[in-house]
Amino acid sequence: MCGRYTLHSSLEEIATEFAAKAPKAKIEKRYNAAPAQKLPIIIRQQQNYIKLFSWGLVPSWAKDPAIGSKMINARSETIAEKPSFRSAFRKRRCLVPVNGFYEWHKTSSGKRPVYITPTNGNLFAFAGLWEVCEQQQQPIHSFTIATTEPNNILKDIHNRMPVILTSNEARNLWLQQDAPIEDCLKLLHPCKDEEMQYHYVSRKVNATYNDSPDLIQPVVYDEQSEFF
DNA sequence: CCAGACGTTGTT
DNA sequence: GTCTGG
DNA sequence: CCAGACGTTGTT
DNA sequence: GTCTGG
Repeated sequence: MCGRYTLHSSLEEIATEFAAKAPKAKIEKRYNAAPAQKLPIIIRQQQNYIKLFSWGLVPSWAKDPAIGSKMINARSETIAEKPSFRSAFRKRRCLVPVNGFYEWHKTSSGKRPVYITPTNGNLFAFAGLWEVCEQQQQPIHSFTIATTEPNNILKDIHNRMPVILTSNEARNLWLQQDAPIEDCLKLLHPCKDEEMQYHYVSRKVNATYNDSPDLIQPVVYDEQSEFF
């Protein structure tokens, strides 16, 4: 699964990486981006744009926006059929730029947060979907992140991971509105082992009010440390 | 026909 | 909006 | 994902 | 336990 990530690259760096037009609004460096927050994503409408949408997809028919808190991830195995996702999967795919993401490794001495980053130091692009819900006073623009089975790097840590599109070909196809659905489905697989690395980090990341660079610093866990 | 759901992960 | 269940 | 709330009436 | 909020 994927429920937290970082994005500390500047808007300019993101715009360059994805050949996208940046919004006027500024963005802060994020070391603990969480669901329900407005975060930058890449969508294509004539050209690529960076937009600030809420994490947690609110379907167009939703009467209660709280449903978005249950829609932070979309299983790639069923993404084309589920009522909440299928229309977005057909017409509203997006990329979610991240510098790294967190997973929680369940051990006998509690859950330990792990931070996963690209081996090449560039940005990861998660495969996502976006939606707009007009049922409310104000339209709600939101997104979700596709998940898949873990690769060999992560399989001992967690049983799901986000779909990461590493090649420009894959990213372009995913953003292309009229791309054949079968081709899009083929992109929904774990990325290669050699494309990611990880280390353990402090449990400070658990609380969303912590959001600082020290959250991604490596931490060594052993049995001793569990008593403090 | 109308009413009600529409999700994921992980744990049992 | 669209599908399933009753 | 984790943290924190989970309720009503009436009064300030 | 389960839902909401971040």
